[in-house]
Amino acid sequence: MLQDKYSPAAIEKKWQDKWEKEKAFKVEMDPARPKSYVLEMFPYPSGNLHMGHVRNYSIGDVVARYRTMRGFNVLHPMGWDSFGMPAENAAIKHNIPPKRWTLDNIANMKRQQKAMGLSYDWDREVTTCKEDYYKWTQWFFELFYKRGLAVKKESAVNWCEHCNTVLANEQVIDGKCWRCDNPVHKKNLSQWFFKITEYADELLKDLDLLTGWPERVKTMQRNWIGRSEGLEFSFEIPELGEKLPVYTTRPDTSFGITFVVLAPEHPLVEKICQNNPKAEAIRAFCKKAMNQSDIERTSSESEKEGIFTGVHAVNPFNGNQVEVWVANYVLYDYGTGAVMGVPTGDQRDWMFADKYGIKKIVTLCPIGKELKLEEMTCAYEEKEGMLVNSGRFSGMEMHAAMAAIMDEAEAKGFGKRKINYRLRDWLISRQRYWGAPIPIIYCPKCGEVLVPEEQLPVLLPEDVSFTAGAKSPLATSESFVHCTCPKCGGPATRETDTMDTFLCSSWYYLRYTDPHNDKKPFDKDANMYWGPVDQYIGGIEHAILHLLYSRFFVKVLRDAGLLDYDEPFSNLLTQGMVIKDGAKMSKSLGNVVSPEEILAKYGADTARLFILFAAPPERELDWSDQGVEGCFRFLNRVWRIVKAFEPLLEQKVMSYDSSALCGAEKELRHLLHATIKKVTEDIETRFNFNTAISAMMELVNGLYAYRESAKEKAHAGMIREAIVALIKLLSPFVPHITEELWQQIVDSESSVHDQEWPSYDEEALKVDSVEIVLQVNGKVRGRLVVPAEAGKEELERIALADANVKAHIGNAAVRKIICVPGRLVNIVAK
RNA sequence: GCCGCGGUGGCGGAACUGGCAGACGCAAGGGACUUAAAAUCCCUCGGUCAGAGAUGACCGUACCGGUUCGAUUCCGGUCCGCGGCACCA
Repeated sequence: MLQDKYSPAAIEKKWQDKWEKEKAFKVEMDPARPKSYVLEMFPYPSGNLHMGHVRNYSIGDVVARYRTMRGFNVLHPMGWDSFGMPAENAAIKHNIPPKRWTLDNIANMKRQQKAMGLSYDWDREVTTCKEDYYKWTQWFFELFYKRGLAVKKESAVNWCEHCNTVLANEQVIDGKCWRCDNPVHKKNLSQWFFKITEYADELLKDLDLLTGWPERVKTMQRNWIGRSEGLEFSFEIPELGEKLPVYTTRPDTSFGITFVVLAPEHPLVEKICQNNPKAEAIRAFCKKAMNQSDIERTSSESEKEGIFTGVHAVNPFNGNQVEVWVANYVLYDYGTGAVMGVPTGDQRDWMFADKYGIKKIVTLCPIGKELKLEEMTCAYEEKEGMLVNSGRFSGMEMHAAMAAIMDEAEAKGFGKRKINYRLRDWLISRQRYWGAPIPIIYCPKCGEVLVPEEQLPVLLPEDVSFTAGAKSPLATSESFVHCTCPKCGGPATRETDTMDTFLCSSWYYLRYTDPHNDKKPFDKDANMYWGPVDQYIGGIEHAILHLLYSRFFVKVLRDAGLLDYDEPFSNLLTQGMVIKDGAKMSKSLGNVVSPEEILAKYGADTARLFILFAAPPERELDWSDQGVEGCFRFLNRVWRIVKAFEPLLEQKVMSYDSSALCGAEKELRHLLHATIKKVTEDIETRFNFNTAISAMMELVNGLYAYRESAKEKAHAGMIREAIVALIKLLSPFVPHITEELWQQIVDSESSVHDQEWPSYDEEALKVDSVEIVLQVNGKVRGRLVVPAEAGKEELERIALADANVKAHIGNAAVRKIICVPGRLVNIVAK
């Protein structure tokens, strides 16, 4: 007997324990069956789930459970992105070892996830801070190193004073640290980089393969990679006997060059300063510019400042002498770190020339119009025009001229076509403790040496100080730092930096396919069966960071022969944020709703249902306490209608003659099959869970209406079909209540989650009569129920006979009748 | 500045291929049940106007215009909001 009242507290824990005990969601590779890999971005174990997690996992769980019911062998794993700063900060603040803090948090969050009733295969759990995982992270570092893709190099890097570490470019948002929001400074340091730029072109090109990714994310990656085509060519500086290369995307303006500018960091600046009367001033200028923060130096509002070096360079195209300047707006790490200045062709150069009284030459005019310098108030930046004052290129259309000028530079050997990218190499070393140590040893004799593979993992030491200041904590462990050189056996020291946590998360989805392998990071066959991820789900905040790094990783691993596909995530769903009262949930605004509380008050099914119902997954979700109540009410309604039909269901009428149904039954059957169709399509093709749920609500409303009309004469077979299908349709969304109803009412021997997804009967979708709309000149003038098979002539006749239609036609002549059977008749009268 | 996304009732949202704008839910109002309340069940619910009422007319999907028998949907332009990139030469 079904309880009178729906009580989530009485059923949810029971099923969760049973699923866990029976390992209900454990999967094995089975090449005979089609697979589907459904993945939600694994969380950082901060301590507690927030609503964003709840949304993420609810979406993933519906997809995973649905695909399982469709017969796929579904891989649906979970794990922990568990290295990172917060653990270390907790260690400093509360004197708790990072490991303990992290593992405690994982235990708590795992408990919360289990309370959500998620269908994870927990046997595949991965934890990036555990030795059996980071051993392979280090192994990948070595793979990259051996392939020349991991290098240590000196450069101006982003330094966060607050976090006491360097950051990758992707981790600097508006000149500030992504984690602590403090301003980032440039610092010259020798650091480890992954050469992601070697894959820039492929990372850009292959975005076109990702048809299952949102356009928005692809655009962001395209912008970030920032490809541009142009010419790199050199000026001679006779006074120094040096060449000065510059990069330009506008070689067509080369005859308008009146100056060249070096970045303050450019090595040529020091050469220029030797025996130069202005050396003092130039050095002072460079020092000042380099001390400016990124924000000051790159803001488009800030004043462009420069200093003339007194030295001249020769424009190779026309032999003109041009001034050599140093200015703060030139970036050293893009192109050649020096640019040509064309005041009439570039607004920045125009303003710079105005400010310092540098000469301007017009070399490009709009077609059919002559530009006069004295009439110009700004640079001519249009992408069309004709060349003037440009020697033998004068009179040429600009695009043709561009090609001709590049040809000449290449022919004469002073220039070369070049493609540049905005993307910079990925800085992966961190001066922090809680990360995977970089497996490198420095030997005074042999130099930089990789830790031999059989010695991995390089374990994190525990005798460290977290409060040593600028020194990386690993450097405070004597036992860690001192070692012997694997090559010569002499005394050596270890690298004391750890790896960026984004490196750990760049391959975790590969590890899930073979999580316990202690010989390899993963078995190729296992990975080729499960991979790539069929559906990835996560927040848009990873649009560039994690999603770009993972793509890079897979391409390198493919080139190394570890796998055979090009992209890690075939389909990507970026969920919207959970907000409340128009703002992101945050402690400072006091609008945080804790999942723990909601789960305790309403149960997991209600929480999941609300979060899936309130908005389509890609959009922002506005939290509403009343909305949650509404979903709870709906589940109660489901329970009560099943309870109401319990005596009928107990008759176990398993089949019936659908052709013998009368009006109300026929209608209900039609509603049922239309609902199956709609829910299936909404999940399958659009991820519109909100409308899928609406449809199921309508079905439940229909069941109530039917019960009202049929009273005790309700059709047992029909009702059984409807209730069984309803439970199945609801099961991916609300797994506990449906499991309870299934076992109590349908079959106590099986689980609803092992059932086949219901199919619909095309025959049941057909209707006898339809309501059509009568229009006159496109305006609705009436509605009429007509037989479904009514033909055009009949519809026209019916429409013309309608009183209100007649009134609106009046004396006008009927010009045309548009007839869409099953929908409308539109009478055009003038 | 460049690129992308969006703008629909009091609110969250629906309308799938150009064909009934506002499904479903929330809030609100009314009724039934009840000593009462909660819960539940039923009804109303974009605006204006006319009508006792059934009903009908007009307006309405940010704004202006176009294509079309017909536009929330397609095209052109404008405004606003959100997000990304931004001194990248």
